[in-house]
Amino acid sequence: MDDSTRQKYDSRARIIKAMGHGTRLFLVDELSRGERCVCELQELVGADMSTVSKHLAVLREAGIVKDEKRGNQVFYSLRCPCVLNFFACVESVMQTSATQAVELAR
Amino acid sequence: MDDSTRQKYDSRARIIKAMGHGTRLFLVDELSRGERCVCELQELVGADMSTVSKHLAVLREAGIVKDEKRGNQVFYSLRCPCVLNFFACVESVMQTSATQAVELAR
DNA sequence: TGGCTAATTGGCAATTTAGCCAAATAGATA
DNA sequence: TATCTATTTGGCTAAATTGCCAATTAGCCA
Repeated sequence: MDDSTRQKYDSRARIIKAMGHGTRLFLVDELSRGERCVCELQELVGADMSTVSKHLAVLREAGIVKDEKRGNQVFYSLRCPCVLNFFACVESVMQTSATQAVELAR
Repeated sequence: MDDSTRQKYDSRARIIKAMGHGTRLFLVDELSRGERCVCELQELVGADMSTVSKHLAVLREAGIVKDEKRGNQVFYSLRCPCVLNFFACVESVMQTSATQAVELAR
């Protein structure tokens, strides 16, 4: 694999990787229902504010969410709702695995 | 976030995370064109055979690919072709980022 | 059996990531 | 201005990931 090909796949993987964490996946799911400020998300996640902020930064740097400061709050929202398609596919992968497990058990 | 919710998102994230690596994304893309044996993939990737084998194991454990031994070769193929939908979404995220960058520059 | 090829596994060092606390920044408001 | 709230950043440690080499496993064939 040459350098430019590697770079192409690495940059795409970076975006997917940003979703590859339980907390960040939860954040994306929550944001699919509308914009939320960091303090709301922190409440829902139940981790340190700084931890949530850093997860949001990862999603922002990947281009998945955008932030907007209003007053002294920062509101996050999905910039590319197509990421929600990931959920359906993931369910289907899990379904396939579960089905296969049952078949193997027979 | 309670334990079972966390578990739900973690298990889903694990599948996405498996795709979140340049080499593994390349492998998935290549397998979308049909089954390949490890040695073919190793040739294409250009890394150590053991490295490629481990990446394939990550994809297999996530339920994204399946393996089939024939003779002394192991053939891998996509178990859930829906993962290819990821590519279109990733392109769209990159497109949005690029467009925004151009707008900001103006 | 012995040797060959294909693939996986074990083990290691280097790098990256995650999550917490403390400190800094920024807007609102008294 | 002083203070309060919301958020980000810096710094640290623990844990996970990556990729290579070496060793092992497994099938094929002479």
